[in-house]
Amino acid sequence: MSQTPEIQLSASLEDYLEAIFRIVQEKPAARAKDISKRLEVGRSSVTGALHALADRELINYSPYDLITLTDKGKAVAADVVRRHEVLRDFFVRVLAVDEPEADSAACKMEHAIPEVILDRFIEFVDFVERCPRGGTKWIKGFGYYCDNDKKTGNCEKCVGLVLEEVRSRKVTKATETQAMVTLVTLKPGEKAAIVKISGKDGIRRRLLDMGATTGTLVEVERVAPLGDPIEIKIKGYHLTLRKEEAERITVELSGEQPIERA
Amino acid sequence: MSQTPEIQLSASLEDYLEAIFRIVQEKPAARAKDISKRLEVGRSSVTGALHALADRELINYSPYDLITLTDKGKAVAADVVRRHEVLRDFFVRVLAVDEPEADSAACKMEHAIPEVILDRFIEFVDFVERCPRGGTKWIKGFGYYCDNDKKTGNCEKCVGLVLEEVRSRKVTKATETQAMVTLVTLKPGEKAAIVKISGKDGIRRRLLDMGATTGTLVEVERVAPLGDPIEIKIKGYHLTLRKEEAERITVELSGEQPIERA
DNA sequence: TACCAATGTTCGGCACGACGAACATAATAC
DNA sequence: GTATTATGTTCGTCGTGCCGAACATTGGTA
Repeated sequence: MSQTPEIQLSASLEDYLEAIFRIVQEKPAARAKDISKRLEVGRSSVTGALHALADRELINYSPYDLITLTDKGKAVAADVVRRHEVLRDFFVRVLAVDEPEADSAACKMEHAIPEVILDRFIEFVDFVERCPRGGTKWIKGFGYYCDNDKKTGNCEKCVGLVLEEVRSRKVTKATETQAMVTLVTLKPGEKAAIVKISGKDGIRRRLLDMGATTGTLVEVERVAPLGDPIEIKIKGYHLTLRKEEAERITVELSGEQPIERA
Repeated sequence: MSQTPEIQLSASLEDYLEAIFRIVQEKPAARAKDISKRLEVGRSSVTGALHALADRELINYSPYDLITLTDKGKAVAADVVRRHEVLRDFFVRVLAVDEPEADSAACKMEHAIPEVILDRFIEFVDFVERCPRGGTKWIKGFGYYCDNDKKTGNCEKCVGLVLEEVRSRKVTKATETQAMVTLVTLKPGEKAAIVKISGKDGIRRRLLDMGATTGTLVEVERVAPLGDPIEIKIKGYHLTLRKEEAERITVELSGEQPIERA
């Protein structure tokens, strides 16, 4: 992971280091002028900071010389940048803040955020995008909520999305599905749409042969006590699958069906 | 909105002000010793800060005297505290961070967070709790995800929750079960959206000043034995209302509860 | 080559925020 | 009422980070 180097820098020095890091990514080497302009500080302040960073062996620097990062400096800078990006990412992707705003906020907060919280931010983005109840489409509902539904608090958009998803038995992108599971998860009586059948032959061959494609509905009819075998119905056919076979079939459960009351 | 007073304080002075605010909530008046202990700074540093705060007319202070907040000071302090609580709340309720950790993180970050982002944090908590695809139960899945599923990324717990809801057929449309009541009717833990605030000044003025409008979420936190006073949370603020005041606030019990199965 | 503009550095100064030591006041004990 | 202790204040100092002014270096150019 991001082994936070044991260096403890002031917020100000972190800013300088980050600035150098970013400049070096664009130009061959950083010059005091660039730093001064980027951070909007006087030239003399830059020199002072450079001394401080050089003392800590984070940059290669001697008067009038070009400025580059040492390995240690690169590591520390990368960590600062990482904090920045995690925050900006979270603001943009989860909180639906617009880019420039998110960036400037990240800039201010990156120096104050503890590692534990930072990790949670990362994990939360993961979670939202992986959770069957979340998904990228769901999180977009938040932007809509902020702009429109906040006053009523009804989250109309999401209700709409849910209904739409349930009604159109269509599976599109994996990230947009409601509940992606494998066939073994279903209980008798439940129906779901096929998303993917992994493997090359065997069960895949058989299903394709009988006309099953993405979106085809499968119904689980019976499951043996130990979950093996599983009897399913598909396209009018009754099939019995081994558990291992069922595991290779990913389906989307039309989970919110019950919401749809006429 | 939360009219951020035009005062621009340093992070350090905000800390002092917040400390005083909190001490005054517990004791009749603040003493330098308490502040010194709470913030872990020398006694002489406290005196310096007190002068700075007094210069800005945020506290009533003269040497050797007791320390109280001016009205202006109360407003600024409340804003700082509000930022703190919003952050802590978000960390605890959404990111599933434990209390002490969340509190210390909020302490560090409260000085750096821009208003725009803060609002989004508030709105996000609202959103999650109101959206038919979110809900308090769903967000609990995040804690589980962090502890268990992170490695596999499967979000097993949520798959389970979705299935359970689908099977119990308990999911209904969010807007179906709304009830118009006054604040006194709510029980601790319940949330509702403001419909109307009657009266002309007093509580109405206060609520409007802090940005409460139709649709703003109110949560009842605690109710004293005889129903008076009532502690509520609104827009990140914690407020204590007299019963008569609460009666003048009409709310609509929000519909996210139905998602939670009996 | 000699000069000039751009860039970099040094220096002194300022504001902030913290500290410890010494002094002042308040509170309590006797 | 005085002695003692707890608490509060003042003062000088330090470190950080910023600035502008003056000085130094560089690199291009006349």
